[in-house]
Amino acid sequence: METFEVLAEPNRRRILDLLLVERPVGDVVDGTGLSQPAVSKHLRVLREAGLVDVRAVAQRRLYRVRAEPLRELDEWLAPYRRLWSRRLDALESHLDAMPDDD
Amino acid sequence: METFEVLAEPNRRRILDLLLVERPVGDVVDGTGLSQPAVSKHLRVLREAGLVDVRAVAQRRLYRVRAEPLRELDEWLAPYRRLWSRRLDALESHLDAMPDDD
DNA sequence: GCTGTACATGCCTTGACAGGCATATGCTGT
DNA sequence: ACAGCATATGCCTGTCAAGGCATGTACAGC
Repeated sequence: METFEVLAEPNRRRILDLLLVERPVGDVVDGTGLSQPAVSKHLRVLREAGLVDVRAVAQRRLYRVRAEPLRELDEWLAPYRRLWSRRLDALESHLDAMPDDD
Repeated sequence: METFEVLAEPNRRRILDLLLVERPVGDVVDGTGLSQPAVSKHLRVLREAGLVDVRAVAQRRLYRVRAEPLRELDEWLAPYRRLWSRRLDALESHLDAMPDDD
């Protein structure tokens, strides 16, 4: 399943959002209100698409977002960006969108 | 149908790409190899999602990409961008991705 | 070794979408 | 008014994905 297809599912986007910080499956279940099996299935899809990473700690599995495919999405957007911005405008808006820390 | 869902279809992405320059339906048919009805249906979906604009010229309909939803997609990406870039790296890669003309 | 907890997988049903084909609509020139 | 081109729509079918429920697997502590 390719990136766009995977991201088409709203619950998966919600999960991705939660996984900006590393979390065990249970937290995702609580955070989404989905059943545990449903979450596990979404996580499988996300993992197979390279959108998340897993790490086993005891009987828990800790998931976390992976940058790679999203970066590709960002690159896919490139040709279209000029539709709403000229060179310098783009620069500014991206700076605005950046967090201030670190 | 929401933006992500619309973009999940490869042929629709192909069509979007073609419509970076304004074109009549026939050109899209040629450019994709899809049947004319199939193209018309995709264009309908794209239009209803605000991803393209139509303009009637005689018996032709000229389609063209609209920025808005793609811009939202770009904003959706914001929280994830910090995964692969720090402030200045982001600046560079975006400059690289920019076309040189204009 | 057993029980409980955390997660994954299998099976099934339902719903939605993509495309094919036929047909409708709208405009053009004669 | 008519013929023809450009595009849209309707109907039908095959395919596939999402979630529910039941069950499997793995690790932990006693």
